[in-house]
Amino acid sequence: MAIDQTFFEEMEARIPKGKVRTRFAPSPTGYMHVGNLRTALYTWLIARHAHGTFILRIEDTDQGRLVEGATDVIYRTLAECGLDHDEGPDVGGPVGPYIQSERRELYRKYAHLLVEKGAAYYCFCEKTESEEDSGDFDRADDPCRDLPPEEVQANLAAGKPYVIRQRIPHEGTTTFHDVTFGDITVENATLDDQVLLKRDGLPTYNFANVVDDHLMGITHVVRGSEYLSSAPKYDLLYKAFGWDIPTYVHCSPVMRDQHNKMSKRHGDPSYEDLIAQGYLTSAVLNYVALLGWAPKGAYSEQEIFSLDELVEVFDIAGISRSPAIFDMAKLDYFNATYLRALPAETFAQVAEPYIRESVKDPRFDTAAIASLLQARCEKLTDIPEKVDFFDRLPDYDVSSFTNKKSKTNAEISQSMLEAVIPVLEALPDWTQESVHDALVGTAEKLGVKNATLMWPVRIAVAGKLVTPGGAVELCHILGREETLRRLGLGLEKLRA
RNA sequence: GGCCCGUUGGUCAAGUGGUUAAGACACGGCCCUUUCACGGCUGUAACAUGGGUUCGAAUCCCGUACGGGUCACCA
Repeated sequence: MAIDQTFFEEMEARIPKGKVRTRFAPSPTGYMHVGNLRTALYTWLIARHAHGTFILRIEDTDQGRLVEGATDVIYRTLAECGLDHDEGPDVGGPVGPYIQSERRELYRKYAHLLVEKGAAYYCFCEKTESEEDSGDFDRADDPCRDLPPEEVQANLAAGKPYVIRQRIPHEGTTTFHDVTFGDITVENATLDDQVLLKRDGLPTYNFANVVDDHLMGITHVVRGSEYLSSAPKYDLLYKAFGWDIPTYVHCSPVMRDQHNKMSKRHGDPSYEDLIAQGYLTSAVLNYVALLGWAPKGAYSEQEIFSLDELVEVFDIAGISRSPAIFDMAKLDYFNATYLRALPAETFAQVAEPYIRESVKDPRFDTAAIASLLQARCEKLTDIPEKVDFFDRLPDYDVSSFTNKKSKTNAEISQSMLEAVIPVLEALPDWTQESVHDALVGTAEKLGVKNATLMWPVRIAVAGKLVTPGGAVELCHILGREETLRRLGLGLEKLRA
């Protein structure tokens, strides 16, 4: 095959130089797991911190794993998280196309260039002949590695299907550098002649990445540590082409526990799942940022970071070498913190649908209910259960009226309710303040501590031992009519 | 099994030869209080292990154990 030198020169000419360029390169599986999101975040942060360029590339070279609508999940997630890309399939850019299946011809040319250079070779083996789950760890040389040129030509002329393999030297060592792991040296003999171009003409990940990262001018390659052991092979590829090697940034995995990576198979939540479970995007991002990365020096005691602050502070030196376990309890904490930090009106807005899930009665004001909830929930999905008593008074037991700390029992509660009902009936207006003053005033008049009066009122009005907000707030939201109805029911229960 | 990587409290982690070994979550206690929360204060709890090097080691070197990754025409 004749080498089209002009083509390669033109490709080189397109490559932007001088600025930091990073890329997030997911394969469209339809599932954005937490580790993926973290990689996207770190990659984006590196670019933004350096005022560089962030690129989205879709790696769909596996024909067998194409999932309908999967790229939409990627676009949506990145957009929701505020991880905007400067170049990508949807927005274009100088080094497109940004979808690997559309770059097919290009990989083919580069693969053949490599054969020409002697760094790769045609392999005509049937799949099973040279490898494929033999259970044997020591693999012999591929029989096609040293095929005589005439035989190669004959096979090609006969139209025999082939793959192209990388020719790895048998001798010597390869040393590559990684930002988080430092210098790593391996013996070339431990490296296999990996396939670069598959039988279907599409490249493997290992090849497409090297070609694309170079042709797209990527300066920092961020990826999971599972690629660490392939990195020397990438270096050999870069060297064979005569290309500069980008900065590698390998990240250890996010684990579900000591032994397992987070995975769909284990039912671990994807980004979308977490949102559906009532977590805020900002909280998820903040938590995920800290899973495997920590700020150094002056910021080492800070945990709450906005995305903008992360851009400012993010430093690849803070990326951890050891795997991190995803801790839901800590995510809950971040979420609670973010919920509390929301302006009251904003919280009311996001909480409203969750409140209305169980509070259908239009008499009850969701904004008022929301104000009780804001400091009391860790995730939005906690809400419906907490406010279910507004619509329907639960069937509670008289024993609920007894509380040691508030100094109440059935008998005392009865007299409390008897005293407070007429006061509330006579109240000229029904504001939180007036209700408060009425209740506190009654307690004072009776010579009991506030809790002794508040406890039975709250129990009668809510029918639950634990409620968001106290007696005053609940009475106010329920309104005079409903409050008195419930107090009456409570009294009946106590008299019975 | 070979090769590579990792190991500071239950979890996330700061620390880069000399510290009383930070901080956060979780957990316990106390205060506040109208239940529960929130908030405030406070407590328990860690350098995997054995050898070196050094006046001195969580920090450097070697071994061991344990854990992870990889050895696909998947990424």
